[in-house]
Amino acid sequence: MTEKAILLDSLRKAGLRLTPQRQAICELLAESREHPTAAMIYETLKPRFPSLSLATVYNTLEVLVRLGAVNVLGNAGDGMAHYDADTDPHINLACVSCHKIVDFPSQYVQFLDEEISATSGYRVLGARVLYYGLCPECQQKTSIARKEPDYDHRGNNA
Amino acid sequence: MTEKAILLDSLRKAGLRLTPQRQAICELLAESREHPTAAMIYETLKPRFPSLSLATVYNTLEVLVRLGAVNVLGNAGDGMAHYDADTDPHINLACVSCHKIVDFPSQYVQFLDEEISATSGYRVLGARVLYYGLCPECQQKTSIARKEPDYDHRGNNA
DNA sequence: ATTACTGCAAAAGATTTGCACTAGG
DNA sequence: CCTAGTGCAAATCTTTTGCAGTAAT
Repeated sequence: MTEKAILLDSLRKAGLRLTPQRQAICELLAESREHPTAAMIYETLKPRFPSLSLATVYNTLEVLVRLGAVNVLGNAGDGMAHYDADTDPHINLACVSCHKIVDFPSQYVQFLDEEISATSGYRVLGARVLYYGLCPECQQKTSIARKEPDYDHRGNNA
Repeated sequence: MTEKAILLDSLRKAGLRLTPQRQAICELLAESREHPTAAMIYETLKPRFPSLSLATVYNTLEVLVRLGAVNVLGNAGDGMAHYDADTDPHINLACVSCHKIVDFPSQYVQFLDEEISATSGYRVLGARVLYYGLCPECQQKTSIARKEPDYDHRGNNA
């Protein structure tokens, strides 16, 4: 089953309607490795759905998050929440300079999950394992330009 | 050296002024295990500093974050950024119902840190390892009241 | 004495909400 | 049909910013 199908299926199973907008948002989330924000989703889909509303994007994201099909990574230094349709345990690496987020697979995350579920007493619903720093490209850029990485501490986010 | 002294010292070393407000904020951050938000800090300190401004709280938090003395955990479901003066590698467990955040020590985080620093190519500046779910108390509450945990997906944060 | 810091108020910007309309099941 | 979803605009709320006064060094 494709990742898109998984998302659509969780909507269907929850008895929610499969509107074209929701299908497009699920497709974008499933196929993007960009960890998009609501605004990025909106901008990307706008050409195909000229009447699309940001409120609908937020609405759909909220539904998918509540269903556990999508994780909120929180703010990557840009003041906006980033979303991740990959709910398997993995690490996200955010660059505080260019605000890109990439995945980083690690066996340890699996262990962490098990340890917490087993010993914390919490009913674990999800996780945000987000490391932040300077990506290789931005390390070069900043060492040349000597410019401070901009990192706003807005949580919101995350 | 106490945790408060560490915070004050990092301000001093950075050549920044040790105002009473900053000292109080550092003290609160160091002694609280509550992972407070800007608003919580403001409310707590207001009685002792009636003229205190939220802007000053945000300002100080931003400085401490930029110095690397404090981590931003991001939003715990309440739409506000939570702050953590404990920068040693550890896990935070957030309850999506009562929005409390507790620490959870694990040896694996240490390994994660080392693995990422060694192999990712990123210059790691910090991390947010935030698991979310229902704390033991709220599992009871919600199973009795049958009330959905409220989780807003505002990132801002984090 | 400087000049960084504070506090206020206003601004900015992300997310949410109310409501009339539309369309999925 | 009927109700959930959409889109719009306005509201909300956290965080940021500009600026004049104040205090740390």
